[in-house]
Amino acid sequence: MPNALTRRFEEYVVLGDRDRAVLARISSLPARTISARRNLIREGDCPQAVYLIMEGWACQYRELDDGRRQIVDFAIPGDLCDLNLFILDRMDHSIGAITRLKVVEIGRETFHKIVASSPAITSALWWQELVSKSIHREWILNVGQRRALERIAHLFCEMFLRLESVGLTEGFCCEWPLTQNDIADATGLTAVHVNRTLQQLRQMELIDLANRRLKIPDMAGLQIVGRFNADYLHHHRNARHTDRTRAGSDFMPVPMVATGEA
Amino acid sequence: MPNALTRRFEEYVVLGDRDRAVLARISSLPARTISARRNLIREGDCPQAVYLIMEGWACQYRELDDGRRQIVDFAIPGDLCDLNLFILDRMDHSIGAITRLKVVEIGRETFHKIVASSPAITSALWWQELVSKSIHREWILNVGQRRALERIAHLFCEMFLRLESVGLTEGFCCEWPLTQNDIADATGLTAVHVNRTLQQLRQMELIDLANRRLKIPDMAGLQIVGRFNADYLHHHRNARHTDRTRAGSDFMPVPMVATGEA
DNA sequence: CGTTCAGTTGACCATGATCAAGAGTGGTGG
DNA sequence: CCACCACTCTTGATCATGGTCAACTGAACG
Repeated sequence: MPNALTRRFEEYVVLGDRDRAVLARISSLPARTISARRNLIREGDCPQAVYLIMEGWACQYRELDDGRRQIVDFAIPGDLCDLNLFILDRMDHSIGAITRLKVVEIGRETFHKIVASSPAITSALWWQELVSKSIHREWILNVGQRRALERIAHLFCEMFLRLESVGLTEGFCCEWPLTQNDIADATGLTAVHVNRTLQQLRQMELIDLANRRLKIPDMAGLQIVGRFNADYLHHHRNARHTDRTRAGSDFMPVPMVATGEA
Repeated sequence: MPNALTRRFEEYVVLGDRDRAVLARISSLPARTISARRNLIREGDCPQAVYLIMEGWACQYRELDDGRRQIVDFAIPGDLCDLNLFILDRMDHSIGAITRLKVVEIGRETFHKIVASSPAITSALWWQELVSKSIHREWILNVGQRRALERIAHLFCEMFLRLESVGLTEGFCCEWPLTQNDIADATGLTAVHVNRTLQQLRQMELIDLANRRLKIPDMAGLQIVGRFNADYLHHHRNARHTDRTRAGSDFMPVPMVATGEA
């Protein structure tokens, strides 16, 4: 089985043998272990390396001074934690370990060398960057417009598909290391309400969640409830054949004036 | 006065004369006019060009099939609308004109030429990409954790500073083309509640909003109410001298186990 | 001059928050 | 090995923020 990083990148670009060799080399660098619930890096730090997740789940989060905390994304094996070091001076968010983590740290020079040596990998990096941005947008939509049941169902759908794309599912089962508190922080709800909503999802027989394992007995149903549409994940290597082009700009949906003009 | 694009990029990188010439050339390309409340491009379309906003406000938004709509970011002069064309096949969000817009369309070839010819500009593009991602994270935090009054105050602070950085403010005044409906869609509230919250902000003498113009009589107060901290905007050319480095990873704030391990 | 849209107001309602308490579970140290 | 502690999950009661529905005003524009 190819490593997660390679799998992930092949979702986006066509790799040559040399590219694959480079990725394999990176993946076999000595990994650092971080124990569960510790921080990898905190907002305000000056990052010295890009982190590549090899094993475990991490979360990116932001917080307000009064303690309110919002998880803005999760990172799973094959994910590269922000390229901030590459450009920005300071971390604008924190990264914490949900489970025990194995990460490879890629320093600035190594990073530059890789980018210089492989256009395919550079392209995949851009791609990953844009996809994770698209995921951010979906989260804004999730937290801004969906109600509790939808939000949580949506989160299950997203994480399941992301895990699947790096080979971390069996059938409709996967690890689920998030506590109800983590889910609350990711969805902008309280833990109490997450608890009640999970019970509802269980009773609807859309999920089967216990002992840090998730099973989805009815993926189609869960996607409907979560109003989930996977397009934003851009897992396109599996769906590339659907290449219909739509007509150009028409009107905005809600408030509009019909005073057309080119 | 330099054009908005140059101003914006100089916030991020040091430009040479040649870079500035390139940016000036781009900015003087024939602009396309789009009337207010029309779409520039819609989710699902295959983008043919990157849009550079020259004049006016645009919004990026996503929507659910039942009509709920979430604005995920605004674009003002100097902003470059997603580099999706560069990498991704399909738009995962729509872009609509709030006001009448002037945009320059930059085609794939032109784009590649620029990137190949100027490392500084390429770097600025990466930078812009990462900053707008950081803004997305802030919006997730905004919608997920802040309450109505805070959310709206925060939006005013953010947009004011962004406008300031491209020279579109005078003192503490600026154009404010957003309707209460737009604010509602951006903050995940209803227009009715936005209305009442605006009245509250007015009564607190934190804003003075009428006739599509915003005046902020008490910026410090507004920032406190909105729990606003500008770091995430990475407008660092003006604040670069605060280069303290903080100690490495410590514990995660909320749920944590003290079973440290390197 | 009428239509349309932004803004405003009031009455009522519901989703989800808050507060509090208790049960189950796993890891750690005595 | 067991006792304790901390955390996660669960449940109930009550509350509040913000949503919904509806009607009306005023301004802009054709």
